[in-house]
Amino acid sequence: MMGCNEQDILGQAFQDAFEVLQEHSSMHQYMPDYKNYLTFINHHPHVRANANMYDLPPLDAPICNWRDLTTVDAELHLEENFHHMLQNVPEGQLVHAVRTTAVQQKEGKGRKKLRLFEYLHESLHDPNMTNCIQWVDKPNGIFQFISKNKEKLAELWGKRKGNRKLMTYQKMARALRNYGRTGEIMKIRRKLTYQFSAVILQRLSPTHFFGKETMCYQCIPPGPDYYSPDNWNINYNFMYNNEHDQNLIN
DNA sequence: GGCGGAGGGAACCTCA
DNA sequence: ATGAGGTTCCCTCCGC
Repeated sequence: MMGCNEQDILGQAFQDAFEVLQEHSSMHQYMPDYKNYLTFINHHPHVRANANMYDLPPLDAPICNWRDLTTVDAELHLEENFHHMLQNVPEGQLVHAVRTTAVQQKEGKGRKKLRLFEYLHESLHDPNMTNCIQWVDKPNGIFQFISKNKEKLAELWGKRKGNRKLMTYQKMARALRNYGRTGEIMKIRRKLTYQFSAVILQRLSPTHFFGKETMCYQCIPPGPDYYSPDNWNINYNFMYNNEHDQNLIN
């Protein structure tokens, strides 16, 4: 059996995700009365039985952060109907529902704090933030701050973190430059433009929660060369060439 | 020269 | 106490 915390956290994530599903009328036929994920779990013992296969934490260990939560979520793809349902949900809504829960959980006591790249990714899926931050090349994780409102985004980030002082774009950009060292986010040679690493992008994508890609990722973690400069050069060259082409078009 | 953006060193803070 | 993940301050460089 799962630990109580796992049930609570995963249950809440499910509930939120399901509320999104309920808004999607086509989903009703599949799960008309899904009020508690435990019902689902109880009727699908094979999902629980496969916990070790995906390198899950010990069953009695509490889920402490959102990465663990996503790991547990990864089991769900075993349920084909559920998987298909989720694929029909608009990405932004699903991301928001599941992530909001994860964020709420992890911002509580004993949870990891929201990280900047998570916040940025969240903002990129928030229709209200399109005047602050936008995708440039979504499949490749390239995004850009809007010059006019970048300070507003930074300010909101600072408030979200509960900083003492006002967060500015300059300070936020400093944090982003630190991501460059870890390879989580790289600066693109273009004004106010950055790129999520493939790993981060995959981790933050909805398919990481429920898709088959999740299985591959969980079973075969990326090697150290995943972060290698060579890899970044490939990405960068791809992007840069695209950008060059784009400029030629414009 | 002014300005906005970028890059980075260093000290500091908060939290798990 | 320690390390991670920023935060804050400050300075320099660069291109427009």
